Amino acid sequence: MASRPSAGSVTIEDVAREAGVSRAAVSKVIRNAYGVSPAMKARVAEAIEKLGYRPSVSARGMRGATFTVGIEIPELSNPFFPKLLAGATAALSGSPYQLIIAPADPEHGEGYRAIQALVDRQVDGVIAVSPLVDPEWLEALAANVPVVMIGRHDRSDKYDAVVSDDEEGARQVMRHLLDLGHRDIAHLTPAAGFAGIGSGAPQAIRVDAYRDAMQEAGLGDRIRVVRSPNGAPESRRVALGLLAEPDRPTAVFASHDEPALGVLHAVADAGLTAADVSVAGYDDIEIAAHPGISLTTVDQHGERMGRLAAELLLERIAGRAEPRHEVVRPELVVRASTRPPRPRGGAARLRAVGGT
Amino acid sequence: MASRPSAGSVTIEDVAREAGVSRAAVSKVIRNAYGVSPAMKARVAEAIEKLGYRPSVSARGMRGATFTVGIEIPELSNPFFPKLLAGATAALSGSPYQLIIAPADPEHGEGYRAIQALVDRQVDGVIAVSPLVDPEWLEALAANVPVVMIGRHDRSDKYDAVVSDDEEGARQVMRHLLDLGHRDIAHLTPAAGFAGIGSGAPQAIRVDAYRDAMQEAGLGDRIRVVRSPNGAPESRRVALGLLAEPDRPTAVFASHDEPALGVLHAVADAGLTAADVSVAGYDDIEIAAHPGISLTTVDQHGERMGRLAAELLLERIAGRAEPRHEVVRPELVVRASTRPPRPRGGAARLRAVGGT
DNA sequence: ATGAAAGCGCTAACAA
DNA sequence: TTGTTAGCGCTTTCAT
Repeated sequence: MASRPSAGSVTIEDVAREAGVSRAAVSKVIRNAYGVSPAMKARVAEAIEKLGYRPSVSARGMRGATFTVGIEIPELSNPFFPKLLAGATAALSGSPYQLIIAPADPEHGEGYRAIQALVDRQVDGVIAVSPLVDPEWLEALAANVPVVMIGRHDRSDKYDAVVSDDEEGARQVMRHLLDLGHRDIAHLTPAAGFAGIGSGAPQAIRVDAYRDAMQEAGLGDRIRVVRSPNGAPESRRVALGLLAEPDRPTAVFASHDEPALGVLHAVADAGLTAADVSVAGYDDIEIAAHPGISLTTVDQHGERMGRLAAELLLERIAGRAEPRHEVVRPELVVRASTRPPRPRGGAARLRAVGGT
Repeated sequence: MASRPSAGSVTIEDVAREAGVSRAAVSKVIRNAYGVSPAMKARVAEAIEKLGYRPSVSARGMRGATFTVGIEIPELSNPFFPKLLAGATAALSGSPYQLIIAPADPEHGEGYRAIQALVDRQVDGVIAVSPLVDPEWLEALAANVPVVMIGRHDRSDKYDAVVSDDEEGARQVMRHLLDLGHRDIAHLTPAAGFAGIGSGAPQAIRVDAYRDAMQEAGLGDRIRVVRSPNGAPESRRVALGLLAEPDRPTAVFASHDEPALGVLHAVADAGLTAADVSVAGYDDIEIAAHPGISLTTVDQHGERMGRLAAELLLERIAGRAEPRHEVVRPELVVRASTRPPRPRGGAARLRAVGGT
């Protein structure tokens, strides 16, 4: 690949001298700006190649663009977010823009720091996945740099948004469970203090859809919203408690796949199977399709969302002024983790029947 | 959190004016450099707060440090890498350094571009996970910026390394399988052209350890190294072919957990179970412990490796000159995916007995 | 302990 | 089409 790494040693000045032209000329060539003769272009290109010149992004940032777009991500350990990144990376692949990722430090909630860090580094645009940062803060931010938010249901005419129809997705899950015949359906969602919880956040929308669906099915008195810290182990523990209750639910709808895995684990811990308790998740992470897991879930099309976000950002950087708000339609994926509830009868819990 | 986002509008000049001091004074305060009276420090701090000043990283980068460390990662979709990131993030959490991640664009193999992008952005140090980039290129790089490589077995006195003892890890797996009584053990490893393959890379070391272990066990004639493109689906396909062979192996040792999941999938596809074919992986990603998967694997202590890498980098940035090469000891984790082979006998394959 | 001034590498007017 | 020049916001000697 590149003959050898450059670390700022050779400057535009050196290239200019080597090629016998002015610095401005070199500058124009590297940005392929208007008004350079093919001849000069060639000579400069040759000098650049020969010297292994790389423009300093810092210096560029002081005047113009850095050709960098930043994306802030809450947690990489949840496989849904890498999907977003894959999409964004793909969309940027042809462009002159380099993607850098700033992980939101879990110690310092909700991404403010990470987003600010990106802006401090003069990125030309920001993609962020922070459902709870203050809208006013975001608008102030977006006044200075193009911003695309992923997963926010609020509308702004300052920043763009790419969002999944979470109401629709959650309703698809509920319809599926109700159609199977379930009546005791619990919903597992993040505890307060976790990203995703808070009005307007995807998880909150899903909770509402769950409640509404239960209500509309005449099951208002069976609504059961269980809160758990994020992470599969935590959800497993909480689910274990839920399953130990005398009137345990016949189905659990988890707000996303990670906790759903925890619930599946708890089901196994309790010596139960999918025939006893159905489990549904949300996101369709890769492992959900594995026969050992086989989790019914909702495909959010994370990769498409990431790609779309990057595309919108490039448009903004290119000058678009009108805000855009793109809604991606989610899709239910039915697998073996959801089954009809056991037929009526008392001691059904005593015998667990295995099988995929 | 931060009252409102700043986007370069207020400069060090503004702060100096507000506080009635020189720019140099402000500069000293924000770096808490030597020679500032508490009085001035307080006044400046107040002005910074009032104006919401944020130093421009670009401008800083032109003279001194950017307080940014960059990490290059080959693929975020493999859950092992987020472990590394979690460790690095934790180690940096208290420091003034911000972590930015540059994903290696799969289109442009082996991370050269991503690493260069980081250097172009004047990061104060680089952590990279590219087993195959040319050592000379790296040494040239390391001459200009502190570098810590993860997973490289070669030694350099220019850059540091954090590496797992892959030979030992692979040997632990082989010892386990041999102890169980397996003799027909195949090894699944990345096809040429994939990161990880190439001399000195972790995967290559594991292949060698596999061969040696077979040889030493007197099973040299049963050595079977199968190559597959990366990714669970690809490995599943390849494994399906392997399992269809008349003399299919009784155990498959996959070079890491992702392909191991693919093999498990193939085992299920073929209507077989862990009693028919044992499967072992490498990395101990979180899902491996799930009862639906229950994969025997090797814990590389990825989080510790990430933390260590960040610590070494900070030391380098602080001035250490002597190279360091840290080896982390891996640990076998035995789960239900590995069992003793079926007792001798012909039509053993006809009946599949289920289990945990 | 504090400030003045030079300059890092680049881009963007403006002149030629 | 090409070159000249003036900064961008900061850090860093070097005086004071």
